[in-house]
Parts: sequence; C-alpha cells; structure tokens
Amino acid sequence: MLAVSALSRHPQMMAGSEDAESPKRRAILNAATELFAARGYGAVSMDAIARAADVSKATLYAHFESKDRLFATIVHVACLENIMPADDLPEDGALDMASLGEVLRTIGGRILRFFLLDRSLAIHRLVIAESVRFPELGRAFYDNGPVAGRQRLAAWMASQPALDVPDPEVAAEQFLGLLRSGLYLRATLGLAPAPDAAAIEAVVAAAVGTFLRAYRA
Amino acid sequence: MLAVSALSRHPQMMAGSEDAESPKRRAILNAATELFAARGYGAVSMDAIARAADVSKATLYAHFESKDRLFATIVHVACLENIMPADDLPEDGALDMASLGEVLRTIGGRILRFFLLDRSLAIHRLVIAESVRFPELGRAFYDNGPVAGRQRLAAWMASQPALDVPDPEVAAEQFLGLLRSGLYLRATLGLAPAPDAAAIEAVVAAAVGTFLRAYRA
DNA sequence: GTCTATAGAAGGATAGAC
DNA sequence: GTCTATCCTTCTATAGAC
Repeated sequence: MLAVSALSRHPQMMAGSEDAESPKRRAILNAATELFAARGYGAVSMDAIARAADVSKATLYAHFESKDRLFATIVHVACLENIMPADDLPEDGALDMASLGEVLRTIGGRILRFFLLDRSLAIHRLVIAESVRFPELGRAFYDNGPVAGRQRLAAWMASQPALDVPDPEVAAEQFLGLLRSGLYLRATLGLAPAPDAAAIEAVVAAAVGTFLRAYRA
Repeated sequence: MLAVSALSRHPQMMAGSEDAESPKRRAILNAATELFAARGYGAVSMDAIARAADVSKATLYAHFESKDRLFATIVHVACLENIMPADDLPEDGALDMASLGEVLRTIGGRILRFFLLDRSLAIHRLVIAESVRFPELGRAFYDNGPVAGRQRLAAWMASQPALDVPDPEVAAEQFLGLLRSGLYLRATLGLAPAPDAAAIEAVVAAAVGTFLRAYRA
C-alpha cells in the first residue's frame, strides 16, 4: 500500500542491515507497511509481520531492533515520500482571471485526489493516532507534508497579480482548508459512500469559487 | 478529561450493571476515559484501568463484558456529549454586514476553541485511530458532531439576507474548513507551540474575512 | 458486587545452531 | 543472515470465596 523505495535514498533510516537491496528486508518492510497501514500500530504483532513477510521473527529482529523502530522507520519514510503535488504550477507567468480559475481547479483537483488516496489517508491516520507516543513522526509529517506544500502554493499565489493576497501563507492554508471541507473528514473516518470523481470535482469547484471571490484582485 | 455524565441519559449504553449511579462503575468510566484519551486503545490495559479506578479486574469485568465494549461505550458517549457550540446564534433576525461579521467572529471563535479543547482533540484522535476496527464510532462521531453542527450553521446562514449563500450546507462546511486551516492540524498532531488566544483570534479573523468577501450579498 | 488468585493465550524479544 | 525453539512478560478474561 505504502511505497518504501525512498529507503535507498535515506540510508540513515536503515538499522541492522545496511544493504538496502536485501530481499528479506524489503519483504519485511512491504509486509509491515501494509499491515500497519491497514490495522494500526497496536493491532499488528511482530508474529503477524514475520508471517506475512515469510521470514522468521529472528530475521525480523536482525533487521529492526524493535517494533517501535520498525514502525517509526516505515512511517517516517512514508512521510518523506508522500509529497503533495504542487510542482505543476505554471512558472510565474501572470495569468488572467479565467486562466487562474482553470489552474486552481486543476491543481486543486490534484491536491484533493492526493489527500483522498488510500495511502495518504493511511499515513494521516497512523500519524494522528501515534503522534503522542512518537512525536517525531508528527513533526516529520507536518514539516514535510503540509508545511512544504503550503509554502510552494503560497509562493505561487504571491506571484500572481490577478490575486490580491496580503498574506500568501494564510491564503494557501485557507485554500487547502476549503479543499478539505466536506469529503475529507468522511474519507478519513472510512465512512461510505467512498468519494467519487463527481463529488471531488464539486468540492474543488466550490473551493475555487469561494477562494476567487475572496481573493481576486 | 472526558465527561461521562450522559450515561444516565443513554441507558442503552450500559452493560452489566444497570445502576448508573454505582460509584465503582463511575470510577471505572472516569479512569478508563482518561487513560484511553491520553494513550489510545492499544496502549491501555485492563490492569491499568483497574488500578487507576482502584477496583479489581473482576469488578471491572462485572460491569463491562470486554475491553472492546468498554472502549466503544466510552467513545460513543463522548461523541454524543461533545457538541459543537452553535446554539448562541441569534434567532433569525436579519443582520447588517457589520453585525454579521461580529456574530461570525464570535461564533467562529467559540467553534475553533471548541475544536482545540484537549477533550475534542482526544476524541478526534481516538475515533480516527480506531474507526477501522470500530466503524460505528466513526458514524456516531460524524453524525452527531460535524453533521449536526454544520446543519445548524447552514440553517442560520440561509436565514441571513446579508449573505448570498446558494448552497448553505456547502457554505457552512467551508466556514468550518476555513476555521480548521492553520492551527488545527498542528494541535491534532500535538506539535508545539500550543495555540494561544492571539493565534486563535488571528485564524478566526482571517476565516471570517475570507468568508464574508466570498459570500456577502 | 467485590475481592484474590490464576488460568490460558499472545505479545516482544532472544539463544544457539547452521 | 537465517532458522527453530523458547523465554519471560503482559494481556484478556474467569473461577471461587465472601
């Protein structure tokens, strides 16, 4: 469910074995990632992880010194990998109002669909649930996800003369808040019905409409 | 931390003893509520609850048939008790724009401060963390909290001629989304610094400003 | 209802052979 | 590194006396 390929780019996250390409290690990470994402920290046992990865518990402990470390490693890497899409914002060229609405709807749709991915929701749930016992995960999630995404969005908004944003950081935060209204909480709680494309588009359109009425120059 | 007084108003939530005034039962509920809120479901043992409530485990099991049931009872009651403030909205009298801004800042401040209470944050974390294994909790939380609050807010907005809200439910949802932008995620993750009164007022003022620019008639 | 004491299972973690 | 087998703790839940 959650990818782990960033491990090779973050060697400091590797304990026990330093060989990122160890197949057993990869199997453990894949199995543990899926189990933690699906059931949470407390409901997953090291036995279950070893079974799912088809290795012995001793092998598991040869690669990860404890359940805590295994969990922290997985969630930390997932936070570093799970980056909100904002790199498709057009380079500082000034846009007229119609194009601006178009761009905001496009980027807003991408962002909201990203928020609603099973992977994103699972990370969000894990971090919220365990941030009390693993404060560094809350920090990693927050700095790498919401803060980084907001900053890129804010910089772009500030560069658009068709927008009147006295405080770009606040405006970016509000745009994200508008996107999260409605569907997002329901999806986080796993409530039916699952959001479909039409519902997502409706939320995005409403968010962009409100945002532009408030912030057009 | 979380109150349990609604138990007496919800007798169907009581298993084992039907005497809501049993002091031991009350002690168990208080202790378990505090522990679950502080550490989450998995990190709290029935031993710890019995110790904190100063009763034996046998007594605990005489009142609650299992840990699952105890947890579900506590969180369910907490969801029913934790109601967003919206009853201080002025009765349908039409307001001018200045008064409207005043009322929105007042109610917005109350709502955001409510969201940021330790109690509200704890319930939110518990429900998100355990909604996979206890789907009925996600439903109870959602219907009694966000849905009910949004409906009351939407009805009030629809009654205000100084507002132009084509879809009151969407507008109410967006107002809540604007309030949640900024501080709320940080608080949910338990990140420092804890929100102070000035920060809360700033978020509320920004939310009301954006909302009114978008929705004033 | 309440206690002490304990059963029985599952948990995290390790020893020792290969 | 990897396995089998096991240790020790902790957990949920209950039996039986009062």
